[in-house]
Amino acid sequence: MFLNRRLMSPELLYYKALGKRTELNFEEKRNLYNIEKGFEGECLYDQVFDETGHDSVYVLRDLYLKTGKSVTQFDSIIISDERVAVNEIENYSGDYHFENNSWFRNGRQLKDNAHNQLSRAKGKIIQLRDESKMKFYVDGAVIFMGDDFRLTTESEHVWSETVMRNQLRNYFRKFRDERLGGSAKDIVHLVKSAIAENPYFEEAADLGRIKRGLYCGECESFELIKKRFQFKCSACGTVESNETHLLRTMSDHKYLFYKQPITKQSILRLIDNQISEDGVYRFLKKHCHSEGNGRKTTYTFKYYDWLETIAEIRENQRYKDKIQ
DNA sequence: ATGGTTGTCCCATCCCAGGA
DNA sequence: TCCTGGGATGGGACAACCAT
Repeated sequence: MFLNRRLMSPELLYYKALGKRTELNFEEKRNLYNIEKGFEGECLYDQVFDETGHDSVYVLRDLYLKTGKSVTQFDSIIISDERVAVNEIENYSGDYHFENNSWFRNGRQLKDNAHNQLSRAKGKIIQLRDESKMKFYVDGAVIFMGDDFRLTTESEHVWSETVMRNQLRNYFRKFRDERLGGSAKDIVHLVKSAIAENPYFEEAADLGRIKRGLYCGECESFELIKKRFQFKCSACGTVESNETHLLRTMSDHKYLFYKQPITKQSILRLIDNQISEDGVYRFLKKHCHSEGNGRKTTYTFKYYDWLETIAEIRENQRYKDKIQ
């Protein structure tokens, strides 16, 4: 059973939002590509797990866990009564080789590798277990999702903790005999009690660099024709309500300026005053939690991102979106 | 045609920052 | 410390106009 959703990371949402408002530089494009590819690998992993079935285990995905003073990322944790399996999911392509304790990609030695991350992650779970005096076995595997990925090594140890794309179904099927009882629930509680926020994300966009204003949700054009309650895209004809535009703006703002609070003024700046102050104020009240009073009022977006919300809201919006 | 939501305008009040 | 200006808040009234 999947116990939580897999969401796009703040980094991915940041680069996506940034890319709509400015031309990404080389490094940003590379980051976006890598993060997006990693996310696709994780989604494919979920899909295969769904197809194979996961009724006999609890699965927690995409977590940061705090043990002692360090925070570690986990792609997937599979929990049953007597066992916790940590999965490190990679979507590499190309030729990887392991020899003499070193990893090589296309002949070049790598500074870091997934199997090290896996043993760190396993170590953290073992630490949690020992501190809580619970009893369960911890193992794990690096899952390589790429079709175009080849691994060569003579290390039995590496192979024992490696699952290739074409072995994944078999790997998942081995969990079918696991049991879910009280102790599995206890382990889930233990893991959940260690959940921490993503500590690595510190990016903030440069307001001078990004294009301000509203853009079409379909074709991303900034050429919009203002109607009374909606905007019509002059490029593709899509109509979106002010509310939809503002939801997208709040979501963009959240990730573009992750550590900075939302204010009415900062939203007005980001949308270049294309929607009235009153309107912005109303929708901020509706879709954000507000904190503070007077000039100090700040808002935090109620939802993870706007896509999460818009699916529900679109049905009941007074002024409907019409996607071309 | 109708109902309901939003834009716009107005007004009173609250809050904060900066100056006297 | 107090005063004052300006932004933020929030309520009301009315018009506009989209969706049904």
